[in-house]
Amino acid sequence: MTTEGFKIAIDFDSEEALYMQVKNQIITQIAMGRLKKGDSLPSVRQLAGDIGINMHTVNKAYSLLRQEGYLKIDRRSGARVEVEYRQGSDDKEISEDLGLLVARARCKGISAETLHRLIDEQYNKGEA
Amino acid sequence: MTTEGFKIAIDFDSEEALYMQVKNQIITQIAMGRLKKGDSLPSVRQLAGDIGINMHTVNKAYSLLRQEGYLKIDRRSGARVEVEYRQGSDDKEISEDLGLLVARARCKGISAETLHRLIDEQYNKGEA
DNA sequence: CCCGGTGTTATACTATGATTATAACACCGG
DNA sequence: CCGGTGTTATAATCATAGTATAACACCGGG
Repeated sequence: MTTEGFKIAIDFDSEEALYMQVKNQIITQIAMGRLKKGDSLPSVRQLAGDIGINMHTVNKAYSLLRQEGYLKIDRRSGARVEVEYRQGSDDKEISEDLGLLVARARCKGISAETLHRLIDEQYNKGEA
Repeated sequence: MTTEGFKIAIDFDSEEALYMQVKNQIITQIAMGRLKKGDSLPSVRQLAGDIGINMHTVNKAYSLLRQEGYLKIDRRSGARVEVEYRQGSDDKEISEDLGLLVARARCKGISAETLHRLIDEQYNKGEA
């Protein structure tokens, strides 16, 4: 069990889907270096029990994370962090999402420099 | 009619909701300067007819855009671009979305400099 | 060799959101 | 008054999200 301090905080009042909250928080923890390559995640049943949601909801998050290259899932040993840098897998979608985000920022009068600063702050968080 | 070259391209195969596609494309056009403050948008019925979707779907997009400060809607004259720079309205949500986007980028090995470049390119597009 | 814990799959049910359809309403310029 | 605004109401359909229950294939360990 390399997952000691593993925590997922679910907001049941959020509009965001539960499986999306799980998925996004795992991605965030990988980016922060709090989850590293090879670390094993709790089983779908255990994590579901911990946070009080259904097994299938967690399984949906895990499956999507595997499909997008964040996890490697073995039928017996469970799920482990993989993070393979396969080019063009998510890059196009990231660019599209960034395009819309920049548009929203421009409409709200947020400068490019402000976005640069916000990004750099994120990159300095939890340097692995 | 200040809306001559107004175009909305809908992808019916996309997973993104139709009203979201309409909403996001209008935001993008405002950011690009192709829609400026005071420009009037087509009526909900006309735009719906043009792109072949229901009136209520367009109305949902317009209502959300008004609610978020992008449009000013008058019952008789229709919808006009507003873009009021009210602080903190969407800023918090933009920061949150940017946080997740940066996390995804880090996991995929995209550097902060690359994101800076992508942002600057967006800001240089359609300089109003 | 079976037990228990993996992920996986199937089915079904409920709830919510998205889309369409039809209709009616209040407002007001021409 | 007519026609064009946005707005509201109601309902029907469809897809997705979440839960519940169950069963399956796999395999390490007692």
